Amino acid sequence: MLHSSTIHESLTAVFQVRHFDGGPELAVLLWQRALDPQKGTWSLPGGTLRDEEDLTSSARRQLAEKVDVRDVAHLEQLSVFSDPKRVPGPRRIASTFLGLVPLTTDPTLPDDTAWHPVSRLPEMSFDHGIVVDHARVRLAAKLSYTNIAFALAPREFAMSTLREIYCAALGYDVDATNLQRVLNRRKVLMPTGTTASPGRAGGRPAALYRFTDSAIRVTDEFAAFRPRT
Amino acid sequence: MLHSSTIHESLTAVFQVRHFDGGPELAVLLWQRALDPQKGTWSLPGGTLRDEEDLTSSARRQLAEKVDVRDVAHLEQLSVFSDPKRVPGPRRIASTFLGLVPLTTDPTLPDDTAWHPVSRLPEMSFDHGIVVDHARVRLAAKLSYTNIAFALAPREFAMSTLREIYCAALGYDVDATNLQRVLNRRKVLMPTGTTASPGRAGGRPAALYRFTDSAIRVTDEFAAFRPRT
DNA sequence: TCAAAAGTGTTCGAATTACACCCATGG
DNA sequence: CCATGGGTGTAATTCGAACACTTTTGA
Repeated sequence: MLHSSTIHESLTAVFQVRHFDGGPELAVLLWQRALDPQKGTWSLPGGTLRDEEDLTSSARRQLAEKVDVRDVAHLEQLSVFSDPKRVPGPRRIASTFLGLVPLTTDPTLPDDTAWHPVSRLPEMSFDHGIVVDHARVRLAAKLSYTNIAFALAPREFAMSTLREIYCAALGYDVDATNLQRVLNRRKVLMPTGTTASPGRAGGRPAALYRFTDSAIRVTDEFAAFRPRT
Repeated sequence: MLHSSTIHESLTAVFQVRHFDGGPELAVLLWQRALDPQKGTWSLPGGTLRDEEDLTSSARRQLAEKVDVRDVAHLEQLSVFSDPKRVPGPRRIASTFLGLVPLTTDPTLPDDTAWHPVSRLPEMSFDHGIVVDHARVRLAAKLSYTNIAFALAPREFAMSTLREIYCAALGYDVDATNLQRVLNRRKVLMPTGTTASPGRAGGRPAALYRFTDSAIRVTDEFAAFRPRT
């Protein structure tokens, strides 16, 4: 059967923990549509798949070309949106992605592009709001049983910084003591031996840590029904 | 940019717990290619996406039309395979799925189609072996923190039967006592009040149970870093 | 010496495993 | 009454939450 033109696009929810009024928050990168359809609404970065590239390469390329974001420490597939009527005009099948950018990088963005805290999203284009929700749920889940936080953290960091990252990404408070204990038992952190100098208010200097891996790894596979040891 | 013809297809790893020599095992539905390329290798059921349907409908339709499997109790997306060279000829982007069929159904299959235990897969076509691996990992993970077993179990069943299903799907032994306790605490099972008659060797009649939900539900969300209550 | 921030230790409760023991039925 | 399978009770262990206490710095 011959098909009418179907476009395959990637859409990426790029997350970064950023400082807003009221402390650090999880933010997502969006650009505002200058033209109809849905002029003025905010969209996820992405674009059309080329003949010679796969979807992951395509998503990376879109981020580098269009919004100049090159420092994506982790990128993974979410689900495919394939409803024939999800956007007006010719059919567009969207493969969606979750992308993570470390705390310290601050790319220069085009004029129409900005970081938005996920707790206060603007009016979103088409089904892009659903994609952001999926990405948040996926990130929160993986923070609990993988080392995925490596992609949100700087290369070296104090435990208090890592705690801020977890709190912002999860949307609720996490105890620094237990965070350290859990990550230590799972061997996802390494002490660097160095310390940070305390702030102007004084206080004990914080030891600096680093993630042992720079790729995602499952650290707590089974909640129940483990294989017998 | 105009694209050369790109076909979008669905591929589904359909799993069922079936009886083989040596007891129940997790099995996957495969068909054998009668023509080149890769004549003789075994493939997952699937096919081309139509203009008016989304991918999930397409996957369901392929299973009903081509292998006459209608009783798919659960179907969910796995990842997309989009390498331009994943198959010879025109580009085919494959959206892959995990499908589950209850223990009791036994569909009549075409001649080229058969159930294979996942522990002893035949030579697989293209990247279809990878899809089966993804599906196994996903199923094992979700057995631990969701009620997904409802889609592998008959409507009513004894705990010993459910235990066999878990053991087969996970690939290792599970304690029946703890299985019952965990599923009870999570309120995924309901007693039916009826009992099964014992086998020829005697023994106490088994109470029959039923899953409370007939759709997937997360029953144990966070392993670590729960929100404060 | 005090406040602030970092790090350590301890207790409590919940979840999971492992295993012993009791119950119901057929022969 | 005994073998066979179904079901219940319980100790041991592990894990995470909560919180008090100690350590190290700047003012």
